[in-house]
Amino acid sequence: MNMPDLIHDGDSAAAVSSLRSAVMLLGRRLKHQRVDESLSPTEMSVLGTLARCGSATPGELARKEHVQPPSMTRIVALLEAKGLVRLEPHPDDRRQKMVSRTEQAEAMLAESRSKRNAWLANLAEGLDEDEWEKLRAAAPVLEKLAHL
Amino acid sequence: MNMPDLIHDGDSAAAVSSLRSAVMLLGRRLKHQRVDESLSPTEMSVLGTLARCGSATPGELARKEHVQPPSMTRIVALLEAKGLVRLEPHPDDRRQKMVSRTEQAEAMLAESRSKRNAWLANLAEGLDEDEWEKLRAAAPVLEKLAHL
DNA sequence: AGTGGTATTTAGCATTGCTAATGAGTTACG
DNA sequence: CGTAACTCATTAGCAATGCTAAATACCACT
Repeated sequence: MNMPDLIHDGDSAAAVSSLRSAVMLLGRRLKHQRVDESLSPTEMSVLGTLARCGSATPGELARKEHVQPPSMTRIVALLEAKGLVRLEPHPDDRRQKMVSRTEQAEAMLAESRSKRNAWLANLAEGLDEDEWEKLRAAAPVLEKLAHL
Repeated sequence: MNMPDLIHDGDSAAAVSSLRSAVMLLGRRLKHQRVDESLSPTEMSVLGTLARCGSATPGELARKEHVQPPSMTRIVALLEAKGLVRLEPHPDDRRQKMVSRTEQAEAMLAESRSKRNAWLANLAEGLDEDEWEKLRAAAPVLEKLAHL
């Protein structure tokens, strides 16, 4: 156990509230800042996951993205239609498939990174150095939290 | 101007990427953690905004929530049907309406806060004190960023 | 009165997630 | 072996939620 009462004081309760609304609002705004107009945020996220994993089955992807398998089926189908992922038969299990990125996806991801940076840089002009530093420190924690 | 190159080094580019995917994924998961099953995340957010503003017109709410006016019309209508907001004629302009919370909404928001805390507390068991501290420091910055 | 601009709403549509049910393939157990 | 139970992916149908375009009601200024 050893739950050190991290968030049970009033201060942290306020932080939780603040965090929740900020994450949801920022998420909604990020949704509209898509780099490639024809690529949905979730599709983008799947490509990002594939960038980390190399390749995975649809089921694995669904679990990692916290969507249901049927949703992932559609997402993968759309990505394949756009030439961004490749589907190959699973070596050991003929029910499953291996999904991996194409070179085209690789290029797109690289380009997208710079565009995202530009957008966030523009937004970040309203932050001072100290604030930005706090954000940088928190980024990996947020990521861990999101995947918990 | 004075854009102090906050995010133009490689390190910060990675932070931006990490931040973006974490915010989007966490947002998706938060969406499912609704306190009141009958209340959508955006409806919740509108009530939160009203908590800060006291009352506002639909147009003001739409701007603050970064949705289009027609979307806000529907959200307000749903909230009114649930007895969570009150609509009154605008004192000076008969085109507009004043939207404000009811006592019922007040009670629900109070209850929701503790439930959210419980959920996040559960998630935060996977974080150590240091990580949580970083999150607390970043929360107000994220909020500022989201509203920029 | 008339004209142009603004706030809200209505109508219709696209996106994107879900659940339930189906089909194919694998695994375990008698 | 062979069948029963389970798992993975998919199909079909649905619900939520945001959007744009057009309509309506109203204000403000000439």
